[in-house]
Amino acid sequence: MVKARKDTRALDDAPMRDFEHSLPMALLKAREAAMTRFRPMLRDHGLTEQQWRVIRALADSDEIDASELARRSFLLSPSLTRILRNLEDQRIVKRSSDLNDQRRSVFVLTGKGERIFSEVAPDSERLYAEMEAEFGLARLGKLYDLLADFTEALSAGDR
Amino acid sequence: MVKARKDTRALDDAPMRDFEHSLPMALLKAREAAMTRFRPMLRDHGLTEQQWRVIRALADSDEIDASELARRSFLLSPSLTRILRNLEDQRIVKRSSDLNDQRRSVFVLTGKGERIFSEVAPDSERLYAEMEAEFGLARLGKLYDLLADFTEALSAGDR
DNA sequence: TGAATTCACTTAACATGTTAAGTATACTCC
DNA sequence: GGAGTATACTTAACATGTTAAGTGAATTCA
Repeated sequence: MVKARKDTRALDDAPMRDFEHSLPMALLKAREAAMTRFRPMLRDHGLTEQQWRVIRALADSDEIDASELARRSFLLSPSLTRILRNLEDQRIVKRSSDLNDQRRSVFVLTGKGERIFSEVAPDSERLYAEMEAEFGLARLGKLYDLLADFTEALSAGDR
Repeated sequence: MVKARKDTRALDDAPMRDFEHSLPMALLKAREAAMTRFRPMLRDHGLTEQQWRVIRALADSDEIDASELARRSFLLSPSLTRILRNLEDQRIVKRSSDLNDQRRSVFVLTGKGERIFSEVAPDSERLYAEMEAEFGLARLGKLYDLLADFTEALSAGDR
């Protein structure tokens, strides 16, 4: 009853796209390997990965609207809406509305938000530095360049 | 009222970790660039990305248990539980229990599941081929190798 | 052999991802 | 200056991600 399935490829034939070895999967696994280190640290500070992305973006700019925040933190607006509501409830960010355009909301870190940022940033830097040390700065640079090229190449048509 | 924030870095100083340019972010963006092409195709077939990962894993093996399925599709078990319940409801997979170990459930694709696989696989291959063509097989190979090395390097301690 | 532990899931709770639709404000152009 | 359109979110609905706790079946080992 064991049907011979579609494994028509030779074993070392097309390793790139062989079953569970697709590029999206490889990207996912690499990201997960990195985040496995970051998530526990962030959780110790009571933050999710995405909340931290938002806080980091806010820390780098005074007064930023939701659209720009979404772009910089690479979050979709529906997710960002929920995250900002949550961060507002926790008094980590403050919302006000743009007086020149009532459609826009602009956000800043509160004192509490800035305090959190300054507590988490060093831990984050430390983990990045460890990653660099373990993988090697040179290879990391190559990886970083290739990823940027790849993203650029695939996004070319979308504009 | 514009406070000068912590933008103490020179503009071209440390491009690797400058704000929104962290490696996890770069990995996320690269993956998103790829998935932006795959998701609409999968949606046309009524599947999510994760459902397709499960179906693909099942298509490559007869009788696989949930743990192995989770490993191959790179899903956490709580997610997999829900996805399998959904695919069962749609009669795309069939569950039976392992008679040698009552804790285990084993899964196979139904006829409908195999039909779906054979419909989606060519579209999937086509999109992969397009990606290869646009980015270049050589660079893609390098990227793939670097990702595997990176994942391996960062996972080394977890065993 | 039976109490303690491990294993293979499953449930629960909350956060985010993804798509589509809704709402209010701003803009455009006749 | 008002209909039509575009913009900036927000809501809704469903699927998945993430962690912790729960459940029942195997395993271990005193």
